Amino acid sequence: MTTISDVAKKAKVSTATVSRVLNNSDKVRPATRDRVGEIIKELNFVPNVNALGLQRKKTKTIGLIFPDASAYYFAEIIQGINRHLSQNDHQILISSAHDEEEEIKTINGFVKGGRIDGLIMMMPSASDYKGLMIPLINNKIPVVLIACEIDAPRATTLLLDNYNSAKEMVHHLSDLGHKRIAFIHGGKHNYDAKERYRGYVDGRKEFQLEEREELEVVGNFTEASGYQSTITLMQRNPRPTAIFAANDAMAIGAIEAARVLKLSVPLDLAIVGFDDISSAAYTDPGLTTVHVPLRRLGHLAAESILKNLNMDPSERTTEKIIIPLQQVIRKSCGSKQESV
Amino acid sequence: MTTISDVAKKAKVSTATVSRVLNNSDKVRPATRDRVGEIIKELNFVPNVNALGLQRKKTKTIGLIFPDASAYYFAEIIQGINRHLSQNDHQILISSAHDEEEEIKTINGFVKGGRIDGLIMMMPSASDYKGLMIPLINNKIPVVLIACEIDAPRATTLLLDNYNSAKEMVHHLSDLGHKRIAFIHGGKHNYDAKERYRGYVDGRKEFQLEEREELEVVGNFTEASGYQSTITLMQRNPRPTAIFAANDAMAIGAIEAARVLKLSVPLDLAIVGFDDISSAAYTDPGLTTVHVPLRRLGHLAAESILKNLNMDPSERTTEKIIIPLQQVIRKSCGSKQESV
DNA sequence: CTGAAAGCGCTTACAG
DNA sequence: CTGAAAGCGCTTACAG
Repeated sequence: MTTISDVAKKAKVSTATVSRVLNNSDKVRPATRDRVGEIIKELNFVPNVNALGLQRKKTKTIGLIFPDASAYYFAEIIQGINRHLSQNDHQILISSAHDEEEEIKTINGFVKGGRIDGLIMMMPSASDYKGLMIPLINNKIPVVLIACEIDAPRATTLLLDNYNSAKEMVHHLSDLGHKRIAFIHGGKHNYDAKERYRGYVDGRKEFQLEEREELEVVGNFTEASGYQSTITLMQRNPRPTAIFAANDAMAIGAIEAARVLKLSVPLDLAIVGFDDISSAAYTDPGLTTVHVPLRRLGHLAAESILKNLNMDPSERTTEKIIIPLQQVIRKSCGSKQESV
Repeated sequence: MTTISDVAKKAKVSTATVSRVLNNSDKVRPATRDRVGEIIKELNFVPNVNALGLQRKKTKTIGLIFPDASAYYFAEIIQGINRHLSQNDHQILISSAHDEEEEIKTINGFVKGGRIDGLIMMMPSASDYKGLMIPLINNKIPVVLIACEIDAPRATTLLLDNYNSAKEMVHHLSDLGHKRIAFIHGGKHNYDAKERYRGYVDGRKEFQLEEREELEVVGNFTEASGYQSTITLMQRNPRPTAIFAANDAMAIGAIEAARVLKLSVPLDLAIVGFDDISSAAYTDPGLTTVHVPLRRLGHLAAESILKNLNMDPSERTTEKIIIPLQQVIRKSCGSKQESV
């Protein structure tokens, strides 16, 4: 490994000077700057990041915590984050933990170990994050929370407008004449799922639809659970005329279940989802859903982190950004006009 | 930030002693070990990773390079890698670059900057990686290559048995009576796609099927391209009786195209894919495909890295591991018996 | 068993 | 404009 003193020796200057040209300091004579620059090139010298980190207390790396599940969902977000961050010369250190306790330990290690400059957290099933936020706040590194509601002072929280979009979906179904709309929940602990459910509940109230408990069933965001939930729902009495699945994967399972039950979608049963994953356009019938701009979400997270990185901790504000979502009308809801 | 000397001061010992208890050195008296341990706990002390890295020349982080595309595919692999690595106290630094040149620069920075201890690369469209491998070999960090064939001495290469599985799929279709099997290619530069194509070509030769060029069309691994490719194929004369798509997303697009063309799958047209993504079981009809164990792939990559990390560079061997794949028979091929 | 000291590879105030 | 020196937070041979 070539070090700064190798360069210094070869260029017959001090390491301080090499350091200065490395950092584009203006107080270095052009002639020596060029000479040293040559040697740096020649030796293919890259400064040691650990030494830099130790000195500057900045590592140019952002920690990224994400849950173990829903790989697809998070992958897209990560790509969005990564693209923006790497353009700005920052790296991503990822970690995916199973439970909260492990998560707290990881974060604590990252932050107190000086491994990261900022943190982006996606943990939709967060519960009590007081204990989690404390080390972060104390250490004053910027934090972005994606899809979880935690009281986090001076952090940026990025939220999808699940609630209004879900309500709007109920509205749409109601407009199509449905009175008995079932909901397949994504999981009691998932933030997005809970918000979508809340929108559903308020929507059916607002549009004066049936409100019985038999219209609700809990899945876990997988196709299999959507399938099973639909079988269950259709055995109940009275049957729903429409099913609103909290995500597309479950909606896909629901469509398959309808097929097995010999029900026509949307004639016998309307089915709608949420997320607009790439195959939603290729189900039969095409799935009516809500588009979630995952990469953009990632991009926004990266932007926020970068902005706060260059800010004095005392100047950082508590931001909550709610991203409006677009309904995508296809055939599975029975609507005449498609939006795509 | 609390440092080792804060601990030392409070425990009334030298930093050397604190360091020793931190590293479980045996030459420290139990009494002092316990006392220092208490203080460490009390102060919630975590050693600074940059200082550690500078000293030990180990960062306990593994670099992970992956392409910009196919988020789903890679996300699962990453989860597999991460699970195993994090259990062994290692982190993952990710980077996804757009072109090779950028990739080489990134890798060079990671390695020469002392940022990583090992590297896992997924770049299915790698071409010439001589220039890329050189800094790695010189720096003697272990390397795992996933799904790309590069001549990389002392590296571990993890490959899917695309070739044989594709051939087997052709065999299966041939057994079902198909003579004219079309292939939707995944992209000229993608390793997996090329291997699957090779298996297809050799398979149709081996089973004496039609070999005309009109049976081939190039997609790009998306549903949309599978859809479009199928429309194209079915306009040709003579039409294929079966379509083998190089991945499931394209097969899903193909099924949709068949539907639009009012063709029954599998009666008028058999369709098979590759990957066995989670929704493949929920297409109509269920998609016959080849299961790719993504998490296992990730796990194997992590294992290899970890093994080589603890090995003298001179002892490292060049390994090529080919993972056999399992065919998954569902309805879309027209077979009577399903395997799942 | 424990401490003083040197060193890992950088940066930066200080002096010149 | 440039260099000597101290320091970032650790580890580890060396001496005791």
